Amino acid sequence: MAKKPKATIADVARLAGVSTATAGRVLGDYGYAKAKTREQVMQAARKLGYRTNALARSLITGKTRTIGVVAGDIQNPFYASILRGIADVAESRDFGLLIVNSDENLDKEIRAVNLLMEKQVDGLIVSPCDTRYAHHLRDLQAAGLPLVLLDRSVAGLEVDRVAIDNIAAAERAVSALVSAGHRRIGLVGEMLEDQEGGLEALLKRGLAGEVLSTDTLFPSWQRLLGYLRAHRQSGLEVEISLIRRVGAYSAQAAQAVARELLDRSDRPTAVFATDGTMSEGVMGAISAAGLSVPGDLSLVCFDDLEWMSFLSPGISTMAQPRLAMGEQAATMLLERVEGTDSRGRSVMMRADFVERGSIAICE
Amino acid sequence: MAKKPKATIADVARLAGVSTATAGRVLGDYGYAKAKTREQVMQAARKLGYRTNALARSLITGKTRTIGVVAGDIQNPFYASILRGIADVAESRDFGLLIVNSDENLDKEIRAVNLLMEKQVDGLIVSPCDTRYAHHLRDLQAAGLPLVLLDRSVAGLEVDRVAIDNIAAAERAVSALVSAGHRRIGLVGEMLEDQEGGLEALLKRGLAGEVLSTDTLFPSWQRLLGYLRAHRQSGLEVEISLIRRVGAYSAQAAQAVARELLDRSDRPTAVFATDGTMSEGVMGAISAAGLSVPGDLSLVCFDDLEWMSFLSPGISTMAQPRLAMGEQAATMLLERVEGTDSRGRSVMMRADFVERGSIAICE
DNA sequence: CTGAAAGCGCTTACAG
DNA sequence: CTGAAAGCGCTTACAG
Repeated sequence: MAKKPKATIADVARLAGVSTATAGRVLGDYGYAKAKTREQVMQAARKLGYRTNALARSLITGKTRTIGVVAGDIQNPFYASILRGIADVAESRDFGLLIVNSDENLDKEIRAVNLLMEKQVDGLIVSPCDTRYAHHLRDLQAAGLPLVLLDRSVAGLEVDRVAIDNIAAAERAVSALVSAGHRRIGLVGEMLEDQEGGLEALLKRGLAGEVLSTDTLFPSWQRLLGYLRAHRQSGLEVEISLIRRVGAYSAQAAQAVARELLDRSDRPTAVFATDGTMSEGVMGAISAAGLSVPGDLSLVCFDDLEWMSFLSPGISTMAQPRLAMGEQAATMLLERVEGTDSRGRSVMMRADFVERGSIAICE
Repeated sequence: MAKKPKATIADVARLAGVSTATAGRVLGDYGYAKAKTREQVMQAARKLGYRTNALARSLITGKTRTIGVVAGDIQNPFYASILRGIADVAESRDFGLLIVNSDENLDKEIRAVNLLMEKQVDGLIVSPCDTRYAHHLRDLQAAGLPLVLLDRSVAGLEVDRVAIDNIAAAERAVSALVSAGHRRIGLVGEMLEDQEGGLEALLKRGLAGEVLSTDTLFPSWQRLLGYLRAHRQSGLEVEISLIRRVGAYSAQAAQAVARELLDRSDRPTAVFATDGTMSEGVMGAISAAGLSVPGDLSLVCFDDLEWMSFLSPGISTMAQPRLAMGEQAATMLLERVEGTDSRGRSVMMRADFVERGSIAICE
């Protein structure tokens, strides 16, 4: 691996017998150049194996054509698909993609944003793990760096955002269960951070029909609200002990929690899982308990994962348009990068309920 | 979004009353500085909200502390986990990660490598989609850029590589079926590119026990070889019509192919799926056909996906250490980046067969 | 321990 | 259409 010194514009210029300015113009394809000059330069470049050094160019232009993404966990199908959508748009516009995991940890998120800023990305897409703390994100704004928030929002931060209407989506999903006659519906939710004073407080206020500032609630909390709304809508009473909070983004933890629900002598007739990871946990618990869906238990999930469609019967679920969410976020970001200046836009994507066979009629 | 001009080292130096050289030394933490000077500089930096411009630094040092990865499809759990492993190592060493999808398409792969080179990554990890064409990868070598190959190798390219022993792993997986008494075992495999003159030619030579240059075979072809070996090992005859080639990285395509296998009046008693995507397709076909595992059909998969463990019974599979493969690749790459100079190393990771409940005893 | 100067590889006015 | 010069924001010898 002999480190052959790379050819620079100066080398090409020398060989072509022109100035570096001229060589730069043809190699970078900006400014004019006589056809013949162009040919000479190109030939020299080819001979030397010249390759643009994007670093040097970026230092001058102030643009890197690279965007940064901080996602919770790129291994999670939710993020993986979103990232794919982002990557597709980035690639089509010839942008690079710098990706960092936050593991839903504020410290890591802050470090990630710093790293990306130092590397001078042209803009960031972040799925913030804290709806309150926003110093690092405000720094971005102050630096004039475009930012789009994904899936979640941050209190008092008016920037571009793409998400789905979690409350409505969850209400729709749970309603499917209610319509089928279910009265006792368990919920297994992530609900990591203590929001609005914790589960009890939120429940009390939610049950009272109070209008909550739901925008900065985490998705799983919003989905809980949707669950409550579905109950209220049909005059169904909420049985608080059926609402189970996992407190971690972990299928295993979810499985343990779901297991408790399933082991009860007064087991609910149906369960609603608030996201893909929770769904895996619940499904695991159902399997382990030897229960059958929907014979012994009806199930509705959130987010459409591969296995939900090839199980038989298939699992009914609220499908988020993950790929499209990523594409949308990237498109909005690149618009900003290109200079659009307007107030923060909030794009709500449509989530569709996919009916399969996991809901039994309950008398 | 007023684009506040960023503070530079010169600004900090001016405010601190020192030279830019000195300011640079304390901000970049290289070279000496009196405690007091250091304090002055730090204070000025804080006041100005100074942030290193990694671009400028990299231009001088020739190092970007960024590595590039070109993966087939970041949305595929196989790559997603590997990427997570890479990301973990990168993050722990304070490196950035530039990710591009190739979709197993040579053109896209070449473009991806070019993009990454222009952005001056310190090294690359690539999962090459062609085992023959290697110009773009040789360019890397010529430029002295560290490269590690993932999952696949390229003919005549002696560089670092991490993979598993696909032949042995597949042989082990299929043997589990043979040991249980299965004589007619279907295979559903990706086998995209025509290798070694196509399926028939390879089969003929493989069945004849000929030693093939298997190193540059694609994983699914190697796994086919393992399947053949398991048969030969136990004197079992291979029924060629049971070997089904999908020719695409698509669960849907795999499902169609598997369906044909399952619809036969002389249906095999077991099926071996050669990777995660094929496994999803086969599972889909099984579900759709209303067959039960292992009652109607035994199943062994390759790569351990979430659903394989929470189905009941669970699916027995050959588990690749995806996360560890990514960590290993990144670790090797960073060693090279740090300057280790040795011949290409090939690290074979261990894959473990996970027995669950998808194999029935077959009389 | 600190500073003046040069330079990394480009692009950008400014002349001509 | 082309070139000489300056400069992006840093780091690196080299003196002192």
